[in-house]
Amino acid sequence: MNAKRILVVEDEQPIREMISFALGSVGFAVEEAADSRQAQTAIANHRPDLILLDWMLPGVSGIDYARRLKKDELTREIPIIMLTARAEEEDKIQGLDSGADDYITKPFSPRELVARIKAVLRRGGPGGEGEVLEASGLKLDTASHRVTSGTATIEIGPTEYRLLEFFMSHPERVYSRSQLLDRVWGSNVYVEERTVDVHIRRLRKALEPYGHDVLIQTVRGAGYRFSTRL
Amino acid sequence: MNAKRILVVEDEQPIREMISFALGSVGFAVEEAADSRQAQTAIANHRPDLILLDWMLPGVSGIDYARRLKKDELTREIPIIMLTARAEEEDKIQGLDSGADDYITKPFSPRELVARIKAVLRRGGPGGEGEVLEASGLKLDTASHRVTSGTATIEIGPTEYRLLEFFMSHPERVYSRSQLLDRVWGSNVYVEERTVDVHIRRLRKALEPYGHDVLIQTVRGAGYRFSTRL
DNA sequence: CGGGGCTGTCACCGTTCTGTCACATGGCGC
DNA sequence: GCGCCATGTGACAGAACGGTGACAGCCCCG
Repeated sequence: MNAKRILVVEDEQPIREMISFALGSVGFAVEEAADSRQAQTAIANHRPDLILLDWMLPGVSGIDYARRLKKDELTREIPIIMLTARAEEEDKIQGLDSGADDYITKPFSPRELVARIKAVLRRGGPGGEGEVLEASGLKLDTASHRVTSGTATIEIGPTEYRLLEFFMSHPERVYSRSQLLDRVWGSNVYVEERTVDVHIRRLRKALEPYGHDVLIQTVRGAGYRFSTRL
Repeated sequence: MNAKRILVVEDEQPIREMISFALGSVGFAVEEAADSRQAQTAIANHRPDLILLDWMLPGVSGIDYARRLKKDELTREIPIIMLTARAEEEDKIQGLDSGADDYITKPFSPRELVARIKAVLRRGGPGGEGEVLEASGLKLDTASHRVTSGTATIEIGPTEYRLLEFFMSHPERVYSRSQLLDRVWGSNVYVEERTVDVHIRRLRKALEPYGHDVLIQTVRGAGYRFSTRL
Protein backbone atom coordinates (compact mmCIF):
# COMPACT_ATOMS: atom_id res chain seq x y z
CA MET A 1 0.00 0.00 0.00
CA ASN A 2 1.16 3.52 -0.78
CA ALA A 3 1.92 5.70 2.16
CA LYS A 4 -1.02 7.84 3.14
CA ARG A 5 -0.49 11.53 2.62
CA ILE A 6 -1.17 13.76 5.56
CA LEU A 7 -1.26 17.51 5.29
CA VAL A 8 -0.41 19.31 8.50
CA VAL A 9 -1.79 22.83 8.66
CA GLU A 10 -0.39 24.53 11.71
CA ASP A 11 1.17 27.95 12.07
CA GLU A 12 3.53 27.25 14.94
CA GLN A 13 6.63 25.76 13.48
CA PRO A 14 7.82 23.70 16.48
CA ILE A 15 4.52 21.95 16.79
CA ARG A 16 4.32 21.41 13.08
CA GLU A 17 7.73 19.84 13.02
CA MET A 18 7.03 17.69 15.98
CA ILE A 19 3.91 16.36 14.34
CA SER A 20 5.65 15.85 11.05
CA PHE A 21 8.35 13.90 12.72
CA ALA A 22 5.91 11.77 14.65
CA LEU A 23 3.84 10.96 11.59
CA GLY A 24 6.81 10.52 9.32
CA SER A 25 8.38 8.03 11.64
CA VAL A 26 5.37 5.74 11.41
CA GLY A 27 5.28 5.77 7.67
CA PHE A 28 2.97 8.59 6.64
CA ALA A 29 3.97 10.96 3.89
CA VAL A 30 3.72 14.34 5.52
CA GLU A 31 3.32 17.74 3.97
CA GLU A 32 3.31 20.94 5.90
CA ALA A 33 1.50 24.21 5.59
CA ALA A 34 1.63 27.22 7.88
CA ASP A 35 -1.63 28.77 6.76
CA SER A 36 -4.63 28.20 4.56
CA ARG A 37 -2.94 29.62 1.47
CA GLN A 38 -0.07 27.21 1.70
CA ALA A 39 -2.59 24.53 2.44
CA GLN A 40 -4.50 25.27 -0.75
CA THR A 41 -1.35 25.01 -2.75
CA ALA A 42 -0.42 21.76 -1.09
CA ILE A 43 -3.83 20.29 -1.72
CA ALA A 44 -3.69 21.28 -5.35
CA ASN A 45 -0.27 19.70 -5.77
CA HIS A 46 -0.77 16.45 -3.95
CA ARG A 47 -4.24 15.66 -2.83
CA PRO A 48 -3.75 14.51 0.74
CA ASP A 49 -5.63 11.59 2.22
CA LEU A 50 -6.21 13.46 5.43
CA ILE A 51 -5.79 16.97 6.75
CA LEU A 52 -4.66 17.87 10.23
CA LEU A 53 -5.94 21.34 10.83
CA ASP A 54 -5.03 23.65 13.64
CA TRP A 55 -7.85 25.46 15.29
CA MET A 56 -6.07 28.78 15.37
CA LEU A 57 -4.63 29.96 12.13
CA PRO A 58 -3.51 33.40 11.03
CA GLY A 59 -5.96 34.94 8.62
CA VAL A 60 -8.75 32.47 7.97
CA SER A 61 -9.32 30.51 11.15
CA GLY A 62 -9.00 26.77 11.10
CA ILE A 63 -12.65 26.26 11.56
CA ASP A 64 -13.64 28.54 8.70
CA TYR A 65 -11.13 26.86 6.52
CA ALA A 66 -12.56 23.48 7.41
CA ARG A 67 -16.00 24.67 6.36
CA ARG A 68 -14.62 25.90 3.10
CA LEU A 69 -12.97 22.58 2.41
CA LYS A 70 -16.17 20.74 3.13
CA LYS A 71 -18.13 22.95 0.78
CA ASP A 72 -15.85 22.39 -2.14
CA GLU A 73 -16.78 19.36 -4.16
CA LEU A 74 -13.13 18.55 -4.76
CA THR A 75 -12.07 18.50 -1.17
CA ARG A 76 -15.25 17.43 0.55
CA GLU A 77 -14.23 13.83 0.80
CA ILE A 78 -10.91 14.51 2.49
CA PRO A 79 -11.23 13.75 6.17
CA ILE A 80 -10.20 16.50 8.55
CA ILE A 81 -8.94 16.24 12.09
CA MET A 82 -8.97 19.46 14.05
CA LEU A 83 -6.25 20.31 16.52
CA THR A 84 -7.39 22.52 19.32
CA ALA A 85 -5.58 23.87 22.32
CA ARG A 86 -8.71 24.51 24.24
CA ALA A 87 -10.77 21.78 25.69
CA GLU A 88 -13.97 23.65 26.19
CA GLU A 89 -17.07 21.90 25.19
CA GLU A 90 -18.17 24.76 23.05
CA ASP A 91 -15.14 24.48 20.88
CA LYS A 92 -15.69 20.84 20.37
CA ILE A 93 -19.20 21.37 19.18
CA GLN A 94 -18.18 24.03 16.76
CA GLY A 95 -15.39 21.82 15.59
CA LEU A 96 -17.86 19.11 14.77
CA ASP A 97 -20.15 21.55 13.05
CA SER A 98 -17.35 22.62 10.82
CA GLY A 99 -17.46 19.19 9.30
CA ALA A 100 -14.30 17.90 10.88
CA ASP A 101 -14.20 14.14 11.20
CA ASP A 102 -12.48 14.18 14.54
CA TYR A 103 -10.69 16.57 16.78
CA ILE A 104 -7.83 16.30 19.20
CA THR A 105 -7.20 18.54 22.14
CA LYS A 106 -3.67 19.60 22.88
CA PRO A 107 -1.72 18.34 24.54
CA PHE A 108 -1.90 14.96 22.94
CA SER A 109 0.55 12.12 22.61
CA PRO A 110 1.94 11.19 19.22
CA ARG A 111 0.57 7.75 19.80
CA GLU A 112 -2.91 9.07 20.23
CA LEU A 113 -2.55 11.25 17.18
CA VAL A 114 -1.48 8.31 15.06
CA ALA A 115 -4.26 6.18 16.43
CA ARG A 116 -6.87 8.77 15.57
CA ILE A 117 -5.51 9.29 12.11
CA LYS A 118 -5.58 5.62 11.42
CA ALA A 119 -9.08 5.36 12.77
CA VAL A 120 -10.34 8.14 10.55
CA LEU A 121 -8.57 6.80 7.48
CA ARG A 122 -10.03 3.40 8.12
CA ARG A 123 -13.54 4.78 8.02
CA GLY A 124 -13.34 6.28 4.59
CA GLY A 125 -10.91 3.70 3.36
CA PRO A 126 -11.61 0.58 1.35
CA GLY A 127 -15.04 -0.55 0.34
CA GLY A 128 -15.65 3.05 -0.52
CA GLU A 129 -19.08 4.40 0.19
CA GLY A 130 -22.37 2.70 0.62
CA GLU A 131 -21.60 -0.45 2.44
CA VAL A 132 -24.69 -2.32 3.47
CA LEU A 133 -24.46 -4.52 6.51
CA GLU A 134 -27.10 -7.20 6.83
CA ALA A 135 -28.02 -9.81 9.38
CA SER A 136 -31.23 -11.84 9.62
CA GLY A 137 -33.17 -9.28 7.65
CA LEU A 138 -31.84 -6.32 9.57
CA LYS A 139 -30.12 -3.94 7.21
CA LEU A 140 -27.82 -1.05 7.98
CA ASP A 141 -26.83 1.18 5.10
CA THR A 142 -23.72 3.12 6.00
CA ALA A 143 -24.12 5.44 3.04
CA SER A 144 -27.60 6.64 3.82
CA HIS A 145 -27.13 6.12 7.54
CA ARG A 146 -30.33 4.18 7.66
CA VAL A 147 -31.48 1.07 9.42
CA THR A 148 -34.25 -1.01 7.90
CA SER A 149 -36.11 -4.23 8.39
CA GLY A 150 -38.01 -5.29 5.32
CA THR A 151 -39.69 -2.14 4.10
CA ALA A 152 -39.77 -0.45 7.47
CA THR A 153 -37.22 2.10 8.58
CA ILE A 154 -36.07 1.75 12.16
CA GLU A 155 -35.50 5.00 13.97
CA ILE A 156 -32.52 5.01 16.29
CA GLY A 157 -30.38 7.72 17.82
CA PRO A 158 -26.84 8.55 16.77
CA THR A 159 -25.15 6.60 19.52
CA GLU A 160 -27.36 3.59 18.95
CA TYR A 161 -26.53 3.80 15.28
CA ARG A 162 -22.81 3.80 15.91
CA LEU A 163 -23.20 0.96 18.35
CA LEU A 164 -25.19 -1.09 15.87
CA GLU A 165 -22.79 -0.31 13.08
CA PHE A 166 -19.90 -1.47 15.18
CA PHE A 167 -21.69 -4.63 16.17
CA MET A 168 -22.76 -5.47 12.66
CA SER A 169 -19.28 -4.99 11.31
CA HIS A 170 -17.82 -7.12 14.10
CA PRO A 171 -20.36 -9.88 14.59
CA GLU A 172 -20.03 -13.13 16.46
CA ARG A 173 -17.59 -11.71 18.91
CA VAL A 174 -17.85 -10.58 22.50
CA TYR A 175 -16.91 -7.06 23.45
CA SER A 176 -16.55 -5.89 27.00
CA ARG A 177 -18.13 -2.64 28.05
CA SER A 178 -14.67 -1.21 28.12
CA GLN A 179 -13.92 -2.20 24.57
CA LEU A 180 -17.25 -0.87 23.38
CA LEU A 181 -16.58 2.46 25.02
CA ASP A 182 -13.28 2.56 23.25
CA ARG A 183 -14.53 1.55 19.84
CA VAL A 184 -17.89 3.26 19.77
CA TRP A 185 -17.54 6.27 22.03
CA GLY A 186 -13.87 6.99 21.41
CA SER A 187 -10.70 6.57 23.33
CA ASN A 188 -10.61 9.83 25.18
CA VAL A 189 -14.17 9.93 26.36
CA TYR A 190 -14.76 9.40 30.01
CA VAL A 191 -18.10 7.84 30.74
CA GLU A 192 -19.31 5.18 33.11
CA GLU A 193 -19.16 1.63 31.90
CA ARG A 194 -22.78 1.11 32.81
CA THR A 195 -23.73 3.72 30.26
CA VAL A 196 -23.11 1.01 27.72
CA ASP A 197 -25.93 -1.01 29.28
CA VAL A 198 -28.32 1.83 28.84
CA HIS A 199 -27.54 2.27 25.18
CA ILE A 200 -27.71 -1.46 24.65
CA ARG A 201 -31.17 -1.31 26.11
CA ARG A 202 -32.18 1.62 23.91
CA LEU A 203 -30.91 -0.20 20.88
CA ARG A 204 -32.77 -3.36 21.83
CA LYS A 205 -35.92 -1.41 22.43
CA ALA A 206 -35.71 0.09 18.97
CA LEU A 207 -35.08 -3.29 17.36
CA GLU A 208 -37.65 -5.14 19.41
CA PRO A 209 -40.77 -4.36 17.33
CA TYR A 210 -39.10 -6.18 14.46
CA GLY A 211 -37.78 -9.05 16.50
CA HIS A 212 -34.18 -8.12 15.89
CA ASP A 213 -33.44 -7.46 19.53
CA VAL A 214 -32.36 -11.08 19.89
CA LEU A 215 -29.29 -10.26 17.83
CA ILE A 216 -27.88 -8.18 20.64
CA GLN A 217 -26.86 -10.75 23.20
CA THR A 218 -25.65 -10.40 26.74
CA VAL A 219 -22.67 -12.50 27.72
CA ARG A 220 -22.76 -12.46 31.45
CA GLY A 221 -19.48 -11.54 33.00
CA ALA A 222 -17.93 -10.73 29.62
CA GLY A 223 -19.92 -8.10 27.74
CA TYR A 224 -22.17 -8.07 24.69
CA ARG A 225 -22.22 -9.82 21.38
CA PHE A 226 -23.95 -9.38 18.05
CA SER A 227 -24.89 -12.74 16.71
CA THR A 228 -27.42 -14.34 14.42
CA ARG A 229 -27.25 -17.54 16.43
CA LEU A 230 -29.18 -18.00 19.59
CA MET B 1 -10.04 -9.90 37.60
CA ASN B 2 -6.96 -8.77 39.47
CA ALA B 3 -6.79 -5.20 40.67
CA LYS B 4 -4.80 -2.95 38.39
CA ARG B 5 -1.63 -1.57 39.95
CA ILE B 6 -1.14 2.16 39.80
CA LEU B 7 2.12 3.80 40.75
CA VAL B 8 1.73 7.36 41.97
CA VAL B 9 4.88 9.45 41.63
CA GLU B 10 4.34 12.76 43.34
CA ASP B 11 6.60 14.60 45.76
CA GLU B 12 3.96 16.43 47.76
CA GLN B 13 2.74 14.03 50.36
CA PRO B 14 -0.78 15.40 50.89
CA ILE B 15 -1.57 15.23 47.20
CA ARG B 16 -0.06 11.80 46.96
CA GLU B 17 -2.18 10.55 49.79
CA MET B 18 -5.29 12.10 48.43
CA ILE B 19 -4.73 10.38 45.12
CA SER B 20 -3.91 7.08 46.77
CA PHE B 21 -7.06 7.22 48.76
CA ALA B 22 -9.19 8.07 45.77
CA LEU B 23 -7.73 5.28 43.67
CA GLY B 24 -7.63 2.76 46.48
CA SER B 25 -11.27 3.28 47.25
CA VAL B 26 -12.33 2.31 43.75
CA GLY B 27 -10.33 -0.86 43.77
CA PHE B 28 -6.95 -0.04 42.34
CA ALA B 29 -3.83 -1.33 44.03
CA VAL B 30 -1.85 1.81 44.65
CA GLU B 31 1.86 2.23 45.27
CA GLU B 32 3.49 5.51 46.08
CA ALA B 33 6.78 7.12 45.27
CA ALA B 34 8.03 10.58 46.14
CA ASP B 35 10.68 10.81 43.47
CA SER B 36 12.10 8.98 40.51
CA ARG B 37 14.44 6.86 42.62
CA GLN B 38 11.63 5.48 44.70
CA ALA B 39 9.67 5.06 41.53
CA GLN B 40 12.39 2.93 40.01
CA THR B 41 12.41 0.70 43.05
CA ALA B 42 8.66 0.38 43.01
CA ILE B 43 8.63 -0.52 39.34
CA ALA B 44 11.29 -3.13 39.89
CA ASN B 45 9.33 -4.69 42.72
CA HIS B 46 5.86 -4.71 41.26
CA ARG B 47 5.49 -3.76 37.68
CA PRO B 48 2.60 -1.31 37.68
CA ASP B 49 -0.11 -1.29 35.02
CA LEU B 50 -0.07 2.47 34.87
CA ILE B 51 2.03 5.31 36.20
CA LEU B 52 0.70 8.63 37.42
CA LEU B 53 3.59 11.02 37.12
CA ASP B 54 3.82 14.49 38.53
CA TRP B 55 5.17 17.10 36.22
CA MET B 56 7.40 18.67 38.81
CA LEU B 57 9.65 16.35 40.69
CA PRO B 58 12.74 17.04 42.76
CA GLY B 59 15.89 15.99 40.98
CA VAL B 60 14.91 14.47 37.66
CA SER B 61 11.84 16.27 36.43
CA GLY B 62 8.73 14.30 35.70
CA ILE B 63 9.01 14.87 32.03
CA ASP B 64 12.57 13.68 31.85
CA TYR B 65 11.64 10.67 33.84
CA ALA B 66 8.79 9.92 31.49
CA ARG B 67 11.19 10.03 28.57
CA ARG B 68 13.49 7.68 30.35
CA LEU B 69 10.68 5.24 31.02
CA LYS B 70 9.61 5.31 27.42
CA LYS B 71 13.15 4.62 26.24
CA ASP B 72 13.59 1.56 28.38
CA GLU B 73 12.39 -1.59 26.71
CA LEU B 74 11.10 -2.92 29.98
CA THR B 75 8.94 0.02 30.88
CA ARG B 76 8.00 1.35 27.47
CA GLU B 77 4.65 -0.36 27.43
CA ILE B 78 3.49 1.02 30.75
CA PRO B 79 1.08 3.86 30.11
CA ILE B 80 1.86 7.16 31.78
CA ILE B 81 -0.50 9.90 32.81
CA MET B 82 1.15 13.21 33.60
CA LEU B 83 -0.11 15.42 36.35
CA THR B 84 0.55 19.06 35.68
CA ALA B 85 -0.30 22.17 37.54
CA ARG B 86 0.42 24.45 34.68
CA ALA B 87 -1.51 24.56 31.50
CA GLU B 88 0.85 26.73 29.52
CA GLU B 89 1.32 25.91 25.94
CA GLU B 90 5.04 25.51 26.30
CA ASP B 91 4.65 22.76 28.81
CA LYS B 92 2.21 21.04 26.57
CA ILE B 93 4.60 21.05 23.71
CA GLN B 94 7.23 19.45 25.84
CA GLY B 95 4.67 17.00 27.02
CA LEU B 96 3.99 16.03 23.49
CA ASP B 97 7.20 14.19 23.00
CA SER B 98 7.65 12.91 26.49
CA GLY B 99 5.57 9.95 25.44
CA ALA B 100 2.92 10.36 28.06
CA ASP B 101 -0.42 8.79 27.21
CA ASP B 102 -2.59 11.43 28.77
CA TYR B 103 -2.42 14.59 30.81
CA ILE B 104 -4.41 15.88 33.69
CA THR B 105 -4.20 19.45 34.83
CA LYS B 106 -4.47 20.19 38.51
CA PRO B 107 -6.78 20.75 40.10
CA PHE B 108 -8.77 17.72 39.06
CA SER B 109 -11.55 15.75 40.65
CA PRO B 110 -10.94 12.19 41.83
CA ARG B 111 -13.75 11.20 39.56
CA GLU B 112 -12.06 12.60 36.51
CA LEU B 113 -8.80 11.03 37.52
CA VAL B 114 -10.37 7.61 37.83
CA ALA B 115 -12.22 8.02 34.57
CA ARG B 116 -9.10 8.91 32.66
CA ILE B 117 -7.11 6.12 34.21
CA LYS B 118 -9.75 3.66 33.16
CA ALA B 119 -9.82 5.13 29.69
CA VAL B 120 -6.08 4.77 29.29
CA LEU B 121 -6.03 1.24 30.66
CA ARG B 122 -8.81 0.41 28.27
CA ARG B 123 -6.66 1.18 25.28
CA GLY B 124 -4.25 -1.55 26.15
CA GLY B 125 -4.89 -4.81 24.35
CA PRO B 126 -8.06 -5.13 22.28
CA GLY B 127 -7.88 -8.79 23.08
CA GLY B 128 -6.18 -11.40 21.00
CA GLU B 129 -7.45 -13.39 18.10
CA GLY B 130 -10.39 -15.68 18.08
CA GLU B 131 -9.38 -19.20 18.82
CA VAL B 132 -11.69 -22.14 18.44
CA LEU B 133 -11.04 -25.10 20.68
CA GLU B 134 -12.61 -28.39 19.66
CA ALA B 135 -12.86 -31.87 21.10
CA SER B 136 -15.17 -34.69 20.05
CA GLY B 137 -17.65 -32.30 18.50
CA LEU B 138 -17.64 -29.94 21.46
CA LYS B 139 -16.59 -26.49 20.33
CA LEU B 140 -15.54 -23.48 22.37
CA ASP B 141 -15.09 -20.22 20.51
CA THR B 142 -13.03 -17.80 22.55
CA ALA B 143 -13.88 -14.84 20.33
CA SER B 144 -17.62 -15.09 20.61
CA HIS B 145 -17.42 -16.64 24.04
CA ARG B 146 -19.68 -19.44 23.01
CA VAL B 147 -19.83 -23.17 23.56
CA THR B 148 -21.53 -25.30 20.93
CA SER B 149 -22.21 -28.88 20.04
CA GLY B 150 -23.34 -29.28 16.46
CA THR B 151 -25.82 -26.50 15.89
CA ALA B 152 -26.83 -26.18 19.52
CA THR B 153 -25.48 -23.57 21.86
CA ILE B 154 -24.64 -24.83 25.34
CA GLU B 155 -25.42 -22.39 28.10
CA ILE B 156 -22.89 -22.30 30.90
CA GLY B 157 -21.98 -19.76 33.56
CA PRO B 158 -18.85 -17.65 33.59
CA THR B 159 -16.88 -19.86 35.94
CA GLU B 160 -17.86 -23.00 34.07
CA TYR B 161 -16.80 -21.30 30.88
CA ARG B 162 -13.39 -20.44 32.25
CA LEU B 163 -13.03 -23.92 33.61
CA LEU B 164 -13.91 -25.50 30.28
CA GLU B 165 -11.65 -23.14 28.40
CA PHE B 166 -8.78 -24.08 30.64
CA PHE B 167 -9.47 -27.79 30.27
CA MET B 168 -9.81 -27.62 26.51
CA SER B 169 -6.57 -25.76 26.14
CA HIS B 170 -4.80 -28.19 28.45
CA PRO B 171 -6.28 -31.57 27.58
CA GLU B 172 -5.11 -35.04 28.47
CA ARG B 173 -3.59 -33.96 31.69
CA VAL B 174 -4.59 -34.19 35.33
CA TYR B 175 -4.98 -31.08 37.45
CA SER B 176 -5.43 -31.12 41.18
CA ARG B 177 -8.14 -29.02 42.77
CA SER B 178 -5.48 -26.71 44.01
CA GLN B 179 -4.00 -26.23 40.55
CA LEU B 180 -7.41 -25.61 39.07
CA LEU B 181 -8.16 -22.99 41.68
CA ASP B 182 -4.90 -21.34 40.78
CA ARG B 183 -5.33 -21.42 37.02
CA VAL B 184 -9.05 -20.84 36.73
CA TRP B 185 -9.98 -18.81 39.77
CA GLY B 186 -6.79 -16.83 40.14
CA SER B 187 -3.76 -17.06 42.31
CA ASN B 188 -4.81 -14.98 45.28
CA VAL B 189 -8.34 -16.13 45.83
CA TYR B 190 -9.39 -17.98 48.90
CA VAL B 191 -12.01 -20.62 48.30
CA GLU B 192 -12.53 -24.15 49.50
CA GLU B 193 -11.03 -26.86 47.35
CA ARG B 194 -14.31 -28.69 47.31
CA THR B 195 -15.80 -25.76 45.46
CA VAL B 196 -14.03 -27.11 42.42
CA ASP B 197 -16.11 -30.27 42.69
CA VAL B 198 -19.27 -28.26 42.58
CA HIS B 199 -18.28 -26.40 39.45
CA ILE B 200 -17.10 -29.59 37.84
CA ARG B 201 -20.53 -30.97 38.49
CA ARG B 202 -22.24 -27.89 37.07
CA LEU B 203 -20.09 -28.11 33.98
CA ARG B 204 -20.86 -31.80 33.55
CA LYS B 205 -24.54 -31.14 34.01
CA ALA B 206 -24.46 -28.55 31.25
CA LEU B 207 -22.55 -30.85 28.90
CA GLU B 208 -24.55 -33.95 29.74
CA PRO B 209 -27.50 -33.42 27.36
CA TYR B 210 -25.01 -33.57 24.51
CA GLY B 211 -23.01 -36.46 25.86
CA HIS B 212 -19.90 -34.37 26.35
CA ASP B 213 -19.84 -34.82 30.10
CA VAL B 214 -17.62 -37.88 29.63
CA LEU B 215 -14.82 -35.56 28.60
CA ILE B 216 -14.52 -34.28 32.14
CA GLN B 217 -12.97 -37.16 34.00
CA THR B 218 -12.35 -37.73 37.67
CA VAL B 219 -8.95 -39.05 38.63
CA ARG B 220 -9.46 -40.38 42.07
CA GLY B 221 -6.96 -39.07 44.55
CA ALA B 222 -5.40 -36.71 41.98
CA GLY B 223 -7.96 -34.32 40.54
CA TYR B 224 -9.67 -33.91 37.17
CA ARG B 225 -8.74 -34.35 33.57
CA PHE B 226 -10.15 -33.32 30.22
CA SER B 227 -9.72 -36.13 27.80
CA THR B 228 -11.31 -37.50 24.63
CA ARG B 229 -10.24 -40.99 25.64
CA LEU B 230 -12.23 -43.01 28.08
C1' DC C 1 -37.76 30.55 26.23
C1' DG C 2 -40.43 26.29 25.94
C1' DG C 3 -40.58 21.75 23.76
C1' DG C 4 -38.27 17.78 22.00
C1' DG C 5 -34.49 14.72 21.15
C1' DC C 6 -30.36 12.74 23.01
C1' DT C 7 -27.06 11.52 26.56
C1' DG C 8 -25.02 10.00 30.78
C1' DT C 9 -26.09 8.67 35.67
C1' DC C 10 -28.59 6.78 39.36
C1' DA C 11 -31.24 3.98 42.23
C1' DC C 12 -33.77 0.07 42.51
C1' DC C 13 -35.01 -4.60 41.31
C1' DG C 14 -35.10 -9.28 39.75
C1' DT C 15 -32.00 -12.94 38.12
C1' DT C 16 -28.13 -15.53 37.96
C1' DC C 17 -24.06 -17.10 39.90
C1' DT C 18 -21.07 -18.58 43.67
C1' DG C 19 -19.16 -20.70 47.53
C1' DT C 20 -20.46 -23.78 51.38
C1' DC C 21 -22.73 -27.15 53.81
C1' DA C 22 -24.72 -31.48 54.80
C1' DC C 23 -25.72 -35.64 53.23
C1' DA C 24 -25.58 -39.41 49.66
C1' DT C 25 -22.84 -42.37 46.87
C1' DG C 26 -19.23 -45.22 45.58
C1' DG C 27 -14.56 -47.24 45.15
C1' DC C 28 -11.01 -49.67 47.61
C1' DG C 29 -8.32 -52.18 51.02
C1' DC C 30 -8.90 -55.52 54.42
C1' DG D 1 -19.16 -57.50 53.86
C1' DC D 2 -17.32 -53.48 56.40
C1' DG D 3 -15.44 -48.95 57.03
C1' DC D 4 -13.08 -45.28 55.37
C1' DC D 5 -12.31 -41.68 52.63
C1' DA D 6 -12.83 -39.33 48.19
C1' DT D 7 -16.23 -37.65 45.33
C1' DG D 8 -21.17 -36.58 43.76
C1' DT D 9 -25.20 -33.87 44.60
C1' DG D 10 -29.17 -30.97 46.17
C1' DA D 11 -30.09 -26.94 48.66
C1' DC D 12 -29.36 -22.22 50.10
C1' DA D 13 -28.08 -17.48 51.37
C1' DG D 14 -25.41 -13.75 49.96
C1' DA D 15 -23.11 -11.41 46.35
C1' DA D 16 -22.55 -10.06 41.76
C1' DC D 17 -24.52 -8.74 37.61
C1' DG D 18 -27.43 -6.86 34.25
C1' DG D 19 -32.19 -4.71 33.12
C1' DT D 20 -34.93 -0.74 33.54
C1' DG D 21 -37.42 3.51 34.50
C1' DA D 22 -36.61 8.06 35.83
C1' DC D 23 -34.20 12.27 35.61
C1' DA D 24 -31.28 16.27 34.84
C1' DG D 25 -28.31 18.58 31.61
C1' DC D 26 -27.55 19.87 27.04
C1' DC D 27 -28.39 21.47 22.55
C1' DC D 28 -31.39 22.49 18.74
C1' DC D 29 -35.48 24.23 16.79
C1' DG D 30 -39.08 26.83 16.45
